[in-house]
Amino acid sequence: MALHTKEQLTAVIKSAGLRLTDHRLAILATLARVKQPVTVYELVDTLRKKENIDQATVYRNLTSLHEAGLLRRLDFNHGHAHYELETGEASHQLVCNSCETVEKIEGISIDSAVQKMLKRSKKFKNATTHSIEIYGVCKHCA
Amino acid sequence: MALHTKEQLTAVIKSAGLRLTDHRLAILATLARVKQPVTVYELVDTLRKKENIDQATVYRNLTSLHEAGLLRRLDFNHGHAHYELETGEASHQLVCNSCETVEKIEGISIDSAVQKMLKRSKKFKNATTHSIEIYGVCKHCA
DNA sequence: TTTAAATATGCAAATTATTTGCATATACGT
DNA sequence: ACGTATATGCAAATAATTTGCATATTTAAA
Ligand SMILES: [Mn+2]
Ligand SMILES: [Mn+2]
Ligand SMILES: [Zn+2]
Ligand SMILES: [Zn+2]
Repeated sequence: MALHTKEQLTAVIKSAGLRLTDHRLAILATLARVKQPVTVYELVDTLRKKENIDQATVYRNLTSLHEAGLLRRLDFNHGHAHYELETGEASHQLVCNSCETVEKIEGISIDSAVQKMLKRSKKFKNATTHSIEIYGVCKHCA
Repeated sequence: MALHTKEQLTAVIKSAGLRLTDHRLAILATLARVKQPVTVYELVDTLRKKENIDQATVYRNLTSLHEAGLLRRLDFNHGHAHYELETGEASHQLVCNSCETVEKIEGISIDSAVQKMLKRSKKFKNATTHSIEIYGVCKHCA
């Protein structure tokens, strides 16, 4: 699931039932390379250096990849979306209230507590993903 | 901290260092009455039935109340903001991927796990709030 | 391989959510 | 009551995202 090689990316796209296009490959490859959730603006900017691609295409592909379950979408209350690869694991991050930087926190599981929440509310059987955001002021802005 | 009476709302606004206006009172009162995080559109719609208020005024007041720490802002990846009273406690909700309904989950604390996350990342000293969203498909949409 | 239908793309224009400029009105300390 | 800072309405501007449409590409079938 490392999603490094072009073959892996290709396989993931196809097994998701999506058509294989250069743009889709490039979008996935970029997200696989980057460590933080990326904004659409950043993604378009990055992709445009390598290929001719329109923002509408990026938006449409992000939506289809997300609907196929390959991407996770996050907001952070920034007024714009951020995307990252969907790993199936929980996504945790620290969000600075001042500069809006986002820092991913790895290696901590809150799954048991989340499972408790899910059981408490019996109505949500098919819960898929969850995300936890902690809002505060980062070291740099403090 | 129930924020029911007009006196309580007034006190909260003034002690936040904000001027007392009818609009601010009405906005806070509405948010105190509603159980779920509310969209700006819903809020404007509700307020317009009682008083003459412009959306710009609502946006400006939501921002000032939020900056004063009285409101919490949530996104849920809906492309628009939602607001609720800031209780100081964590805010947990189930978000349906299909119909976008939001269900608040009360009475469960994940604070210990969140504190662990905060310690793990020493850089975030002044963390204020956190929110956990669980995305899935609600009973009605399943 | 062609071929045809389904899907993807670029480009421009449209929508939605949110913000801002500016003239006037209101809040509140003095 | 007065003066200044802040709030408001209204219209216009921005920012994020979506959509229409003509053309290009993908893919499965022939
Ligand atoms: Mn951002
Ligand atoms: Mn919503
Ligand atoms: Zn910061
Ligand atoms: Zn639903």
